[in-house]
Amino acid sequence: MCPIAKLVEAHKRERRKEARPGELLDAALELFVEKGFAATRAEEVAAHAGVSKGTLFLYFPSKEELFKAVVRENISGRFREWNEAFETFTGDSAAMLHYCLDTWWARVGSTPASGIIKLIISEARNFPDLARFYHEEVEVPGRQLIRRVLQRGVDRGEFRIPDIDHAVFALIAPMMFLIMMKHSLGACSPDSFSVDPQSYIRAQVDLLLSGLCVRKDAA
Amino acid sequence: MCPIAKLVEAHKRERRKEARPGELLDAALELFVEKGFAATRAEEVAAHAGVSKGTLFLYFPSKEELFKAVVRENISGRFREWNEAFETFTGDSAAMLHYCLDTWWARVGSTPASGIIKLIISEARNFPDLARFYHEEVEVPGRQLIRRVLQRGVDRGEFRIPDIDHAVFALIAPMMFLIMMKHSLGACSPDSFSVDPQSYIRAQVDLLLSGLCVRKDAA
Amino acid sequence: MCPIAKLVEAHKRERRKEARPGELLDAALELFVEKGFAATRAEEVAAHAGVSKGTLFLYFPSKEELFKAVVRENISGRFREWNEAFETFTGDSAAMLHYCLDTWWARVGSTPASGIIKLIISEARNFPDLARFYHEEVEVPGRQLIRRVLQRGVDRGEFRIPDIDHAVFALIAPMMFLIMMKHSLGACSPDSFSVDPQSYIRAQVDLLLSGLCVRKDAA
Amino acid sequence: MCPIAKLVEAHKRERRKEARPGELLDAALELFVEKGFAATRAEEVAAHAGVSKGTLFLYFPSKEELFKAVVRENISGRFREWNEAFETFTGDSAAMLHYCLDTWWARVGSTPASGIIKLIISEARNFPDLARFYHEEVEVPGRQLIRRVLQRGVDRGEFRIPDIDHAVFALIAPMMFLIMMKHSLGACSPDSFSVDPQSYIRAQVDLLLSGLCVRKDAA
DNA sequence: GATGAATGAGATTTCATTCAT
DNA sequence: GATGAATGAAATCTCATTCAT
Repeated sequence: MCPIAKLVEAHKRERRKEARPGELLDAALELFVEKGFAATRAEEVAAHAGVSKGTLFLYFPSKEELFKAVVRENISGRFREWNEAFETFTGDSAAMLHYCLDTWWARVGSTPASGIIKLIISEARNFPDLARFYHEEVEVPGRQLIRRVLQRGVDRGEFRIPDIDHAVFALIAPMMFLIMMKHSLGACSPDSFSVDPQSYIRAQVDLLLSGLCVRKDAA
Repeated sequence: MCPIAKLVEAHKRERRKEARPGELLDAALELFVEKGFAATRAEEVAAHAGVSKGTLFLYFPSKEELFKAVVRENISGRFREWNEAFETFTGDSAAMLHYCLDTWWARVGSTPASGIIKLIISEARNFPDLARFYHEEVEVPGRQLIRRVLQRGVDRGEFRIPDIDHAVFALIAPMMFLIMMKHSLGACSPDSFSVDPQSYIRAQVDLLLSGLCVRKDAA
Repeated sequence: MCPIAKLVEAHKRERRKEARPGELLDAALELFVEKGFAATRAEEVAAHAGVSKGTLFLYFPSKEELFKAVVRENISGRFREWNEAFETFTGDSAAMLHYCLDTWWARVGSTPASGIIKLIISEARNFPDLARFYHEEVEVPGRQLIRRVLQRGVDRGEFRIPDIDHAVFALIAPMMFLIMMKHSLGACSPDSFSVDPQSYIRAQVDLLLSGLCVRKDAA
Repeated sequence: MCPIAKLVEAHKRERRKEARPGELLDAALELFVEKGFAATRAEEVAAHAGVSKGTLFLYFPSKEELFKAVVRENISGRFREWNEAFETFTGDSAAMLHYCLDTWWARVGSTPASGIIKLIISEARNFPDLARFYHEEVEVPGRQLIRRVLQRGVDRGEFRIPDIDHAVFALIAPMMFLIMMKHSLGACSPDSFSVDPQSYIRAQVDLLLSGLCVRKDAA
């Protein structure tokens, strides 16, 4: 083999080596979300990543550590970036809510990382430290961001909200429901949730903004 | 032991004997919800029910059958009764929504049976036939009931709803979220969800009824 | 089956249950001595005891705990009894030495428990806490007992010993050598050590008592 | 790099290269003695020798072959040389015994090669052919040498020995005991054997020469 | 020659399930 | 019917060995 070919080959191998943990984490996320931690066999994860059992344990010392790495890997601290977006947004607060949830869908909800939510829900009681980690890294900053948007609406005279905490939940709950449908029930009985996610998100926000009750001012 | 005492003992025993399967189902529900199906050991279930491992397999041919029985047992077809309530309800539709969800909380949400929802979410992909069963026995009639209430509101000129399907989800999602908090994340980090469930339900319905946006008619 | 037969059977089973740990410990001692801890498979131990793999782990939580139990079981604190024998012995000290080592052979050296010494020698560095345990429970009291016999001989004007510590080793070393031959080299090449143990012990003690050098007083 | 430096490097490298198998054997001896054959990982041996796992298998086709090489390497046929020393020794036989054992300590006992004895003891039953090899190459000629010294003493009227075979063991046993202490129990609990080896050897020989019993001729 | 990523046979350990009592 | 000792299939994890680089 000529020297250049050797270099290329070496490079390939190195690239594969560096890619391995990521490939394993992707495979593990998919299978853990699908079957749960306990019901997923380590060998299956390896096979999905195209390697042998032994290779998995070359990169992760145990199945449990693999699980923790999956969670850590897929919980990104993107909230700094989103908080910055909050500062610079200039439209009205209704548009801002739509923008927030659309962005969430584009960056999280529609990606495999969304599975992490179903995973955490399913395994929280078995991995309480991961649940706390998720709470601190995702729930707290996520709710804080929504709360700031709602508060902005109130401050600008656009929203009237008796209790902001409950309103935060009113926005989060439909997103969680969407994720559950995507990764759990909806994946089994397709007629259980046959809605386009983006229309769903838009509709949920609109409903919450306008309310169900007829408005005399709308007449 | 005197003959009467013996009779009493025998009677107790018989009552216990007949109660066995129920006790096993209760114990299984609790543990499956807490740890998931795969991570729950059959012996633990038996111990929780106060019987031996062998006894469990006397009543249920396998752990999987036990699981299915747990699901079937806790998915009650209460919808006939609730549909009858619908026919006789006389108040306005907002009150009716509140009534529906309050009743759901009293009869399902606040009972151990609520765990079945978290359980189904977690295990749906491993037990697709159970997911379908749940879909048919719970989701479909449940959504249908909510839809009838909403339609009644529209028909009576109380509600204005662009798309009733989405509105149904807007009512269900907060209830699902409540259950998830109760049985998963909230059970780990208590500050994750420290709201009184009944206030939460009331607030969610009110929010959805009135919407977030200020109403000129409120003046 | 008639009730009495039932009782007998039940009794048998119970006896077997109580006998299990002992049978497993015996099998484990034999195999650990023969092949070492690491090279002995847990399943082999179980098979030697006439049970299945699973049964072993019913009685010992891990292979390592089995090993520790083997050592503890076979290190008997018989030294109290032997110290009492020391108090009541009336013969001369040469006879007393013979008596001590003969007794040791009858009670330990010739029994399977002697294997524990080879086992400890082989595994000490992998199980330092067991080595310490052996040191405290066997070496220290064993040497102390020998030392008392030698000191008695000196006090009674029978022995002349420049350094008692070294003399203690001079008695212990041939016994250790005997054990090593029995359980290791001698078990492989039979012509490596084809001596009758009891003659060997007697000869070693006599040699040490009389010394090799010619004695003018013997003339 | 200048051409001379290159040459030096190349030379060093070559020396290293040729030294590899020896370094591996040294590392292997140390680790096998410390932890036993089965509990020593091939990678550890390689790491101790400063090479990679792959390199070990470049020089030795398997871990087992490495083990055999370790044993063969450390069982030197020094007995021809020692037998020659026997022919030329002119002092009395007591001095000759001291000389023999001192020499053994200097050439074997105090060197890493002494570990081979503990290793053979521990692994004999797993590698019977090695045990036989050790028996033929070390035990037989070693005992033969000791026997010749003792016989010389008897022939010269210096020693009176009822059974020379037993007397041979009486000299070997304390040396084996010393080695066991050095490599096993003494390495764990240091207070188990806190004697200077050379004093120990001298004392053991002296004890055996003079015996424990008081001698009237000493007056 | 040297490396170390990858492999997979084999070991330990768990646990659903059986069945003699 | 009830028990729990026993089983062995299946899972996790280790590590000697290979081989592409």
